[in-house]
Amino acid sequence: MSAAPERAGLSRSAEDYLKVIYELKAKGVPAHTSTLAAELSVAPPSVSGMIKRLSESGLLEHAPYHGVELTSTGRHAALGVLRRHRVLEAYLTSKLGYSWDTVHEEAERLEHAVSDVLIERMALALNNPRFDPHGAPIPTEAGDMEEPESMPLTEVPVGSVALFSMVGDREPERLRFIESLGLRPGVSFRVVAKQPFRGPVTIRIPGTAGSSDEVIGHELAEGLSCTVVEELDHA
Amino acid sequence: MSAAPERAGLSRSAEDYLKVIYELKAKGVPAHTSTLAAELSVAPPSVSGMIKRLSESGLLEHAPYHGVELTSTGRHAALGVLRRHRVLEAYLTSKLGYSWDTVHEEAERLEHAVSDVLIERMALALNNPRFDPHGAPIPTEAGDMEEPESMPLTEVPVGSVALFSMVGDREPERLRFIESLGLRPGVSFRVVAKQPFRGPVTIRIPGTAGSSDEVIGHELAEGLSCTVVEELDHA
DNA sequence: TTCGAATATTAGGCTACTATAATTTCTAGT
DNA sequence: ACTAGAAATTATAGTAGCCTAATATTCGAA
Repeated sequence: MSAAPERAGLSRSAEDYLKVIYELKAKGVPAHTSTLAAELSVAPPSVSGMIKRLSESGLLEHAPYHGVELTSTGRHAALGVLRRHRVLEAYLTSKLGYSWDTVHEEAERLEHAVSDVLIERMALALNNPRFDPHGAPIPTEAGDMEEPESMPLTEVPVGSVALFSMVGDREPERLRFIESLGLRPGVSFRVVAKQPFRGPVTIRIPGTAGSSDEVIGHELAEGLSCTVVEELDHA
Repeated sequence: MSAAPERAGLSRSAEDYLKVIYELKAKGVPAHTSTLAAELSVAPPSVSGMIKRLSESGLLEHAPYHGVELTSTGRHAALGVLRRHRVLEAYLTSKLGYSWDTVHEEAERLEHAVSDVLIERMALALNNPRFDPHGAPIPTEAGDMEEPESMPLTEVPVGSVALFSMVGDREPERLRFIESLGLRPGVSFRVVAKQPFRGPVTIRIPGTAGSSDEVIGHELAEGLSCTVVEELDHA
């Protein structure tokens, strides 16, 4: 009747902290107490407390009054959580009819309860997928992750052709809107215009019957990771 | 980043208590503090404490110094946990290659983390199964459960033909042994002998090439639920 | 270069759950 | 009916996680 998975003594909370710290680092954002507090929806003193426990367990280094760094143990644990989360998202989407805007929440809870055995079986059933439904790379069982070369849509030069590669998975509303524009990971498009002063970006998505132009606000565009396929418009 | 499923404020512990209380009742065993403590592997005072919290939440009635009864709310919650557990067992066994002796442990953890939406999708993918891999009936979404008429193997009269209907799912070793005898839920057999003084029971399982006789110790036989199909030997 | 705002930490409390030790209540056997 | 032993409870304490309020530190701007 044990409530915790077999993974050595990491609470759900601890796993969430490690995961968020890893994700911030991956985005190049320093993991400050206040950032973590905002990201995890807890008060800053709660973060200080957890940081203390996690450093004492050797999962991260803490320079008081200056953020934290994951140790290699901590990074390994974080990648484990990330793998579980992303394999779950892939499995639930492909085998149980979840849509990409609702799957995050379910995975968020299950990632702490599934065993590694189950995750490997799900991965196998999907033929070891390399990306989750939002285009995020899935760490391997060994704990390696290939971060694909990408940049925010706002930085793709006008005229280039790019692939939509990834989007954050946390906001269902945002995901539904992106989908309504015809964007899903893997879709390619050409940037046809970009307004200055944080203005909207216009992209052209080739479709079966002609192509459609979509205008995307700057803030939304910043959150869309793209991989440039064709450097410039050779027209 | 919420750690709990949407189900109203029941902790994993609380769900475990309710489930065990329900299961004891179903077996006709009164839910005394010490019984619960043993079943849940916690100390008796921990049970007293949880009983207090659960009664205050209206999930059970407590007559101090005399066990507990589930209220209808409590029973409904318990049946929910049981449905989640058993649907999970059925799904993991049929879709992800779990064996019936290892699936319990995984379901035990996931039952507290899965949403009802996911459970319904799993159930649908299996065509709404009515029994789990151990032969236990799965409560419906509405919270009804048909307890099939059954009795322990030790009480099936000699000469009768019966169906092996159910076995507890908690002990992998026991399950593997039972399987090695050729017994799985749904298998039929005839009781050919029963020794007195808590002696072994001998059953004959018809097979493709003749039939095999298996001798089963009394204690093991007590844990095997059977449904009598043919009252007596009409030979 | 110092000072004030922003940020982080400590101090102190709360809840849920666990435990052990001490006490109370029940019940069965005489 | 009494009493010993079993069973349940209360008393007390610890851990993890959360909180708010108070304090400490840092850093940028005047």
